[in-house]
Amino acid sequence: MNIGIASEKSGLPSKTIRYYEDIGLLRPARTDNGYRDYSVADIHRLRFLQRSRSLGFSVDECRQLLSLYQDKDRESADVKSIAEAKLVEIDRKIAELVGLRGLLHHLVEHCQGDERPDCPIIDELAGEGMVQ
Amino acid sequence: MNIGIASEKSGLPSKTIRYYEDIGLLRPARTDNGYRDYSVADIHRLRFLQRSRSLGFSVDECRQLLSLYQDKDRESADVKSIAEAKLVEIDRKIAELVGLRGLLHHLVEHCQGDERPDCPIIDELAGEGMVQ
DNA sequence: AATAGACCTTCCAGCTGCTGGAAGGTCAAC
DNA sequence: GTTGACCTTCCAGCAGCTGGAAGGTCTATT
Repeated sequence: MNIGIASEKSGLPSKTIRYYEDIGLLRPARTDNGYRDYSVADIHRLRFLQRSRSLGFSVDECRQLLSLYQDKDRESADVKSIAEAKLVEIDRKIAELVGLRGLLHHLVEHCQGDERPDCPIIDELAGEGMVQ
Repeated sequence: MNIGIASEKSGLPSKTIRYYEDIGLLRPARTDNGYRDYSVADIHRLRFLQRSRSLGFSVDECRQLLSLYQDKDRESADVKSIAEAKLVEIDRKIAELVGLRGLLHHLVEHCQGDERPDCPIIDELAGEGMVQ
């Protein structure tokens, strides 16, 4: 299978697929003319990568997950701990964004949003007592 | 004021301050020996940048906000619309992360996390019917 | 057989927002 | 005069791609 087909089947752009090869995530065969030749197993790996990336795993975490995926003797505890760490991280990010949202929302609420130059958003960004 | 003091007063690392100058966010004076020389107004600009960056504005948005900050004839509507766009973006990010969290949480819940190789997380990442 | 256009290859550069480090100049204190 | 803390510039690298140039290959049509 050429890279174009692999791209269609995996949902990853060709550029990304080549990049994943560059960084050693997979090693497709080559045909005589030098074209990459993807097997069905390769496509599975690519789809696996696509899914785990879209679930927010870093490329390095994907590398670990992929090797666990290919390891028939893996322990599910290994996979679970990676996923749990990711969960904690996602929770942290959500909390941070919610805090940010509250602040920004407060500012927006207090700004008239008209043609006058007074703006509590700018005042807040500038810090107390600062009018420049 | 030397860059070290400016760093202390603004809460930004010296490296970052120099970077902000590189990309044209501010232009401090120079003393005879070539050292950067920050005025009180420069410090205000730096603090302004520090706050708006930590509120999640991109550097380019900060550039706009900073020029509004320095423009005494600005209309608060201009500032408000930038902040509102950011709010929408933050909401979108939160929703995405919450969705992700739900998926991942579901997977973690269903994984035994023991020494056996069966792992619903891997199965899900691999896609339906895929055992390698 | 020639040619068009759709594919493939490699390589290099750039995006965001810094951060680290090397190599060297300057300044204040002892 | 020497130490050590500061400052300067420049170059490289992080993640995770993405775009583009320059060129090879394949397939279909003329």
